[in-house]
Parts: sequence; C-alpha cells; structure tokens
Amino acid sequence: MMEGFSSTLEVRYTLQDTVEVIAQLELATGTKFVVLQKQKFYGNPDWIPTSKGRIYWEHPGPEDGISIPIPFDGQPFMFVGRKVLGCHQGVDKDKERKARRIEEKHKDGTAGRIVKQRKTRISKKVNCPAQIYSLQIAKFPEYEIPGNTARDRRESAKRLKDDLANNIDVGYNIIYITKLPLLTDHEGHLISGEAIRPPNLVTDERDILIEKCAQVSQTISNATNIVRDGPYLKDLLSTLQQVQNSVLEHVSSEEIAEIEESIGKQEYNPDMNEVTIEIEIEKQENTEFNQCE
DNA sequence: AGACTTTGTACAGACTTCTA
DNA sequence: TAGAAGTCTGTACAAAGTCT
Repeated sequence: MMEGFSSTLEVRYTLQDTVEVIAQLELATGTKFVVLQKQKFYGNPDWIPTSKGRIYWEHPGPEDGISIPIPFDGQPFMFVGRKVLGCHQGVDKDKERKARRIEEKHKDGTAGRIVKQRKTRISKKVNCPAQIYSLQIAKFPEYEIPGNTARDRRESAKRLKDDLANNIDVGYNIIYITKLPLLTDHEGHLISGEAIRPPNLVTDERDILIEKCAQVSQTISNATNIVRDGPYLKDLLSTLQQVQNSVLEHVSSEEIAEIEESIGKQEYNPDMNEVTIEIEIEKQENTEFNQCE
C-alpha cells in the first residue's frame, strides 16, 4: 500500500505482480474485469525514456475522476502508460453500435429479402461502475531533489532532459500503481455468491418495518427470560438460529463484520450494567405477557 | 445433431477533447 | 502545446439462436 493514499491503492514493481493483484481481487470477489482501455506502452518492456517525454514531480489527479494522484516525493517521473479495466457487468460501451447494427439490418430487410425477427439475447451488462485503474510510471532516483522549490525542480529536470538527449544511460525504476475498487463499488450483480438485493424500500416504509421487527425481537427476548421449559427453550434456540441466519443472508459480509465488531465492543462496554437493569425492570413489567401465554 | 447466422463481448489503436 | 483522459472504430471470437 502507498502511504497517504486510499487503502485501495496497490504499488508493484513488475507487470506480473500487478496482474497477480488483479487476479487475486477477481478470485476473492468472484468478479471479472475486462480491459476498457490500454495504452501502447503499458506493460511494454520496449519503452525507453526520451528527452521529449514530460517530466512530472507530482500529479494531483481530478477530484471526482478515477485517476490516481501521485504526491511529490522528490523524485521526478514520467508516465509510461495506463490501463483501465471495468467490471465485466459494467457499462455497455457498444450499446450504440449494437443499435446501429440492428438498424442496418432493418434497412437490408426492407431492401429485398425478408428478415425474420430473432429473439434478442439479454446483455450481461448492468452498468456496474466498479473499475480498476492502473498507471505505469518511471521514476528517476538519480535526479531526486532535496527540497521542493521551483528552482530545484527546474535544474534537476533540465539535467535529466539533457542526459536523455545526450543518450547518457539514465537509471529509472518502473512502478505500477493500481487503484482497486471496493466491494461496495459493485452494483446490480452478484459478488461472491451475494444475493442481488431488490430495490430499496421507501425509507418511511422500511423504518416502520424495522421498528416492528425490533418490537417482535424485544418481546421474544423479554418473554424468553421467564420461560422455564427446558426442551421448549432448546427448540426455540434452534428456530431463532434459523431466523438469524436468514437475516444475515440479507446482509453483506462487511456489514456482518461490523455487527460482530459491535457485539465484541459491547462485551467491554462499561454501560452494560444499565442495559441489564433495564431488562430486569422490563421483566417485572412483562408479567402481563406471561399471563397471556 | 450439426452447420450456419446473428448477437454480444473483448481488445487495440487511432482520433478527439480537455486541461494545465 | 503536450499529454492525460475520453470516444470511436475495426476486427476477432465465442456463444446462442435458427435452419435443415
């Protein structure tokens, strides 16, 4: 990982390692990425720096874009190439092309022979926005500057360009910086067996249902405290575990981790005594519920 | 069932637009 | 004006649909 960057940035020194990082991501998430764009020299060992290449000291990158910001670290660098991969269920970039092809087909049909309407296949593209952005840069450590002044930059860049122009052997390190998407960046399709979530309910309706679920859970919890029938409790536990599993099936692995973490925190919560007291009070208040049983 | 056709997808490179 | 980023287009291939 690169210091000062988002945790999704991976830095590697060979193409093979970079390919491996992407392969591991695909394996871990059950996703597949296809090349949206690849520049000529990305991963190309034939690339050599020339005096015509632009020298950078930093690269801010657009705020809302997917590009990778490269902070100043004293060493000048050049862009070698970039590669952008998109989730294979991402944007259908050939949509217009397909439409054109169908239109042309129609024209052909009216110009003589009868064209039978064929059942159209369903595209797997669901506009998933997840993308991998990989940059290949070449850093020149021999031209590192101690400070970050305009004068230092100018002098060092000039020295580097002169050396390149005079065919002096300039040492450089190839670096691949790859920005990986998070699981939450995927939309509208399966990830590692996760069920496709139906469209979210209107917030109000959802809130009401959550509230009702909470009430039922609370009632069960309160009533369970007073049940003395051992075999029944055993059956109840089994049923509740099934319900729990069913609920967790509708929650992502990250959310489960959050829940588990919060449960872990509660064990050390000094306020837990207050919760216990509340339950004790509720137990007394629920004698009415007990009588109804 | 196998051959043929159509459609969807993938890749690469050229071209265009935008920006510092 | 150079180079990053975005768009377009040609080509190839695989898979599904259709025909015989």
